[in-house]
Amino acid sequence: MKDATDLFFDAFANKNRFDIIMKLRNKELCAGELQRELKIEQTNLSHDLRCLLNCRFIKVRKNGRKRVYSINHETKDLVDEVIKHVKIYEAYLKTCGILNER
Amino acid sequence: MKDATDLFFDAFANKNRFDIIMKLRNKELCAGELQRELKIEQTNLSHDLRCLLNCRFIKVRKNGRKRVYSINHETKDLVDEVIKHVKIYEAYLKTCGILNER
DNA sequence: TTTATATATGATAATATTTTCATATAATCA
DNA sequence: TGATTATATGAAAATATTATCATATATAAA
Repeated sequence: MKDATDLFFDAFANKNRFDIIMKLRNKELCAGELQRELKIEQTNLSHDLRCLLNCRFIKVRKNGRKRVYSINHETKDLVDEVIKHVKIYEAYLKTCGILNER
Repeated sequence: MKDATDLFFDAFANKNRFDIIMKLRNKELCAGELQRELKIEQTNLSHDLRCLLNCRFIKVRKNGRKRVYSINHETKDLVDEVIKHVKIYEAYLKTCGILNER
């Protein structure tokens, strides 16, 4: 059985979802802008945005027919912490056969 | 292309690997003990331990014919931080269809 | 020095996740 | 209202990850 922490890592272990979080770290963007900047296919983007919304990592507001997404600032703080920390292990992570050779 | 942060989340997004980290959080254990306590199949455990070692999240020392694993204390600190933080989102994570219904 | 215990390795099978595809909805504009 | 733009939904196909299996190695004890 997966607990909340497992699910947390699952949410961020997806490349598209993580890239969305990174894009939203410093500015809010609508779905179309995210699509253009990240080159994620439209329906995938929509699925991933819904996941991030469900988990409350991001939030959304309507603006005309656009939906503008922004990061939850507590999520941003934690991600910043992780990024800072991971830099220490960067070289090791990149040479781990099990994580890379696939 | 995956960067170090992507790989970091991949490493922890695996249930077995995360359970190993949790077990090692407060005590050191040899492979056999981890196997018995977590009921992970032997070869899987070995693969996952190697991954965690490659990434320097854990370390190992020999003791006779056993190998005793322990957590890197910086990894422990970060994981503790994440766990503390994730509690806030627990209810949301557990009800995210995309992360759960599969 | 043979045997038993503890752990590791690599290839394939099983399973889970992600992408694609067809289509739907919602808001605005002509 | 009908067309257009922006985004969402759900199922099946494609792909990636994890588990299993057969086997190897390393250390210690008999």
